[in-house]
Amino acid sequence: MNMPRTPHPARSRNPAPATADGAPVSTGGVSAAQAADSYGFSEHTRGLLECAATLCARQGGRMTPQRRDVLGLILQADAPVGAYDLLERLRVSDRRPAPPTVYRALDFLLEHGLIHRIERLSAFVPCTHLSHEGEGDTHAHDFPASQPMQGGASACGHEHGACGVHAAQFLICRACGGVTEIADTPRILDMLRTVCREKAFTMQSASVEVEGLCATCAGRQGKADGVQGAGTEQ
Amino acid sequence: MNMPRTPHPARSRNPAPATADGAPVSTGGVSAAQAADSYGFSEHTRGLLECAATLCARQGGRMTPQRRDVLGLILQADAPVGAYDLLERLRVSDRRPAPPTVYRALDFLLEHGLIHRIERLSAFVPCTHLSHEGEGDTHAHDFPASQPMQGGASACGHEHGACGVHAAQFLICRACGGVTEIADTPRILDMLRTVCREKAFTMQSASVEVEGLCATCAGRQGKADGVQGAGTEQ
DNA sequence: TGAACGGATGTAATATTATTACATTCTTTT
DNA sequence: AAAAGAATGTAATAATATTACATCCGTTCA
Repeated sequence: MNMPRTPHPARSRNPAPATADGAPVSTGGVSAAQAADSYGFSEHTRGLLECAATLCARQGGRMTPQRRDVLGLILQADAPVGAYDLLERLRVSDRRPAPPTVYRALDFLLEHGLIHRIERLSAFVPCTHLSHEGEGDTHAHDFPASQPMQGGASACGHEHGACGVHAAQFLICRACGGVTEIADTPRILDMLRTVCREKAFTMQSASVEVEGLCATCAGRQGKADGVQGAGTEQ
Repeated sequence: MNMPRTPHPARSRNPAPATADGAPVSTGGVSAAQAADSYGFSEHTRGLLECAATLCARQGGRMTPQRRDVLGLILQADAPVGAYDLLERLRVSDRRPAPPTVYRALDFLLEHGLIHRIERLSAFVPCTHLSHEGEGDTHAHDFPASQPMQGGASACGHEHGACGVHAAQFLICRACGGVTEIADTPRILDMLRTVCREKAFTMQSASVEVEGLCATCAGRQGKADGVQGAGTEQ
């Protein structure tokens, strides 16, 4: 499982990747989508944020500064992030958001298929689909605005759209905390669709979460049982 | 979402199915497995509890009164039960358990494959496997004591044993709150096994949770949009 | 027998995650 | 410019879960 995303659920690491300059720019008058940020987002992240704003707009949603900041922090993190970690990381430059602020942003991002919630961790990760669109063609899903797709899933089993099914599969390592999204195949989702059809159940969202040991940690445990360490899954 | 009455996750319904007689019998001197209960468990439930005690014993676990009571309440409920609901229902006849009591019992039952936790509801349901053993052959899994099975899954994809993989699939209706365990096929679990093998991931537990509308509620929504009601799923 | 041990339970306090309710502000529409 | 609707701010609280430590109880074994 090659995952760029590293160790333990980033619950409380990285004090806050804030810029030296403390200007509260993200609340400025500029369009939310391209507003400057106080969080030192990488160029790559900013690119994905642009892409996300476009996707939102097509669905009739607004990528406001709050939502942008939250999504940016999730994209930037190297592990699943909890709501209260986001809250802490948002505490920069005179802003002190309260829980509802973050939860509202998270709800929006979930509804628009930009992030996933990992139930077993009560934490959030970006939808890989966004990254895939970020690299290369920015408009892979060229469905018309306000006409979200129904049913026809992309190869990775995701759909960006408030009305579509948003599903994801994760492998969660208990030793290192690494999380891998299985997005390279529609096999699992297809099977779920079949089962639901058999049961006349209308699927709206689905999650598959497998907990266990990634290749690396399983190896370690084999050698020295009980030894668990930090490290990237796989 | 307006969901007026009943079959919601049984979070706070059924005040407490206690017997008229308030004797704290379950703490008596008799063996935990066949101790009398203060909760008015049905004969069927008591049968399943017996069966569960046997399974536990084989795995070197002890079915204590606490654990028995918690499992009984979960078996008896007609919907997923939350930890704090269990806590309330246990508040009968002079006993006032605290959260750790319930969580410890739940952990035990989870480890021994007697119940499942539905992540999206933070609630617990019995493992259908237990019921299946309850009807008919009580000893379907005749693996030797202290020799839990590894890998070879039963048809429903479950394994009763602290060392085996315990996996389950659920359909959760957002309208009526009904939950259906898909246990009639190993298809999904088999596929997960395959994926994990490909990724060299050691699966220890897995959950599949699909949220949407059950057949009944989907029909209702079709007729009168927005109308969602009580009713058991399926 | 009884001391030692380990598993199980009791208890208080607290941590973590999430929501409700309502006031305010901002954006878009009219 | 007023109205409507979406988004945010704020305080309080609900719901879920864990930690830490004391006690009890059954088993083992000296």
